[in-house]
Amino acid sequence: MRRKTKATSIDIAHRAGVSQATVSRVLSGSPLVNAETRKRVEAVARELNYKVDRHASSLRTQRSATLALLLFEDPTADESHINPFFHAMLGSITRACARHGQDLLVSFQQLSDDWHADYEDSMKADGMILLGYGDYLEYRDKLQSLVEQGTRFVRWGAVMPGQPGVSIGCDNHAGGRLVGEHLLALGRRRIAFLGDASSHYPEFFERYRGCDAALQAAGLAMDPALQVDAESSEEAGDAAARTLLARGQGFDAVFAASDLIAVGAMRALAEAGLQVPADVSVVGFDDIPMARFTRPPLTTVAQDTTRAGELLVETLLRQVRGEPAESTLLPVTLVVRRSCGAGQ
Amino acid sequence: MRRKTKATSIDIAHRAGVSQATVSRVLSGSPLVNAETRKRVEAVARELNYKVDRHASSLRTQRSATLALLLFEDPTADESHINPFFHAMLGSITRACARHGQDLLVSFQQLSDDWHADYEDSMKADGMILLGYGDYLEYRDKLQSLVEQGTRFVRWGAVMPGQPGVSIGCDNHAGGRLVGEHLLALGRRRIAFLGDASSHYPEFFERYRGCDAALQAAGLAMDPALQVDAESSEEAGDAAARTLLARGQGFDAVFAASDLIAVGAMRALAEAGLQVPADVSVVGFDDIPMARFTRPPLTTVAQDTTRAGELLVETLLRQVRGEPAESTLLPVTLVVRRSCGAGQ
DNA sequence: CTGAAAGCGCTTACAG
DNA sequence: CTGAAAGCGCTTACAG
Repeated sequence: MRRKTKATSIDIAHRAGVSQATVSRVLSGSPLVNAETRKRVEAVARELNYKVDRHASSLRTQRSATLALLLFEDPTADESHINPFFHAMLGSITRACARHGQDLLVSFQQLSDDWHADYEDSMKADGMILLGYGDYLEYRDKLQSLVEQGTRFVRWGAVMPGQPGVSIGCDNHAGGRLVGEHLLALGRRRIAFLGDASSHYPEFFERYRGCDAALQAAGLAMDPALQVDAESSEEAGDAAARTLLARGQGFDAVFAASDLIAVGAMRALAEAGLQVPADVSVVGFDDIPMARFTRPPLTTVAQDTTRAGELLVETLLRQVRGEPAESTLLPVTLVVRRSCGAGQ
Repeated sequence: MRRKTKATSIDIAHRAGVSQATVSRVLSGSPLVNAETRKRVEAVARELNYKVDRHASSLRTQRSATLALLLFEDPTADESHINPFFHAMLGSITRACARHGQDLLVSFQQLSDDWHADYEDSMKADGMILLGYGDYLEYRDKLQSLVEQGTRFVRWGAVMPGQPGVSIGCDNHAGGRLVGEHLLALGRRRIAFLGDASSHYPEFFERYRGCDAALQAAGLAMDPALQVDAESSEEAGDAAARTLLARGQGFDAVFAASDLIAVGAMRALAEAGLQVPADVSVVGFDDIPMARFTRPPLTTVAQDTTRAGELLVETLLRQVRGEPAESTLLPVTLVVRRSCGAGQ
């Protein structure tokens, strides 16, 4: 990145009085170098601000020490509006990459785009991390063809048997159960669910089923009349809550499939003259930063994004090294704030 | 990224019955190729799913077709909490890079880290985009040394004469002025400012001064007793509003230096029993997605992030090509919602 | 318009 | 422990 001519390993070799091969050994941390020699070379390298040329190195080793992050979104979604939860993931993935000496190429894609076409054969990255919302049944085939092509990837999402490739996800079912149990303990019985609840969106669906499992354990069940589809956005949450209200079915709690949906729903509820939590408990999912600043503060389910990022990177690197890698489910925790009627 | 052996330009050459050089010419879009030959080569390349090896290409051309985005943060800031505004920028930068055929390497850094050490000489990127909040007087020296080393970079931030390097930023002064004029028109006179207002944080300072300019034009002025320092976060906004209230100085409007600060301040004001906008007008800056979903919805100043991302990338690429590049100021617009007392 | 050839800056068997 | 040499897959003057 400088205009001045860059130092090469040959320059270092001359100055240090060794061969270029030795310089390379020193800088790649090879043990086959005399300690004294190493010191001398390192000193010269530092002095000339020498850095190994990544392209030359990668060309030779056929490894790029780079991972690609593909953030994909539903084509119908607003372009500029990415779930804050994914931003937390982006941060933790970036840091995990840094810890593992990997660079991170970031790209936004539409679900409809041809993911594999680009990174696959140009050696830009050794593997890719897939992160996004969208119709699972739609991109499932894409995952399948990635597997068939031998592409290394990890995906953040629902972890289910028989999926193509390796997935890391949080325990959505357990999260839903925690929410259901908590609302039951607060005396709520008619729990509405705002978010898609079908195999097209398995993460939301698992949250729904977890909540349902809690109700069933108490001899109750989720009422399909209280479920309204919504993608993860404030707008969708607002619209879904209006739809719910318009149905005229009684409910005493809203379980929003994501915090964004919860924020939108809370606005719609307030405009309808309903008090949260006095009239309706509201619970979200994700624990985005804003959840502490809604009024009232939002009870929600927190996912460990730091661990998630680390695990995504580790699992992908395992594949890159040819080691076996498996899907993992991460635990979640219920964060109780005031919107449910209990707590602080 | 595939396990199967990758096709090279030589494979394509054999199959297409031309030399490897011709294949290279076709794939780099050279005009020196017969149309028929081009067609044949392209067909074979498509069939074998051939992609130019980026490392080989970059090694040869000494260009990486990759830009680096450094998101830096104040070391004191919460690691996981990045300003939503920067996420919008990240999205637009990513898309602009895609349009210009550039890959984007993303990295998070602390203000204290040694930025230049990493990307500078390893040829990972042709230039870098700097995006972050932090004490300007602290990182100014770093910018200066980047310039001296001939590193190509653009920075998002305040645009002022005599700055090291090239900056793209929005017209913070004009934004502040719009806010001041609007609040005056609504009959507000005592405008508090929540956010740092010193040359350490020139973007906030310009917003402050713009508002002050509007007041001065009306024979008034900002009252330093109504200014409270705050970095860009909800927590800081909450704390700053409490400090302001504790001072016991009367005020009828709050101009928050960012939407995040505004969100925190609105919570503190509500807890103090103040009505927005009846008792106090609140205006933010950035127009983050959440601004439409605060209660009441937040009046704020919108920056054109799409144009900003495009301009950052374009300006950086101009430098990479050795063309002159200059700092640019982008216009802003006032988005009137209900928190100021006017509008919708 | 096309081909043969040099060379980008490394890594890594191979030989000592 | 060290060096000489081959070669990773391209691009681009050079010659025709």
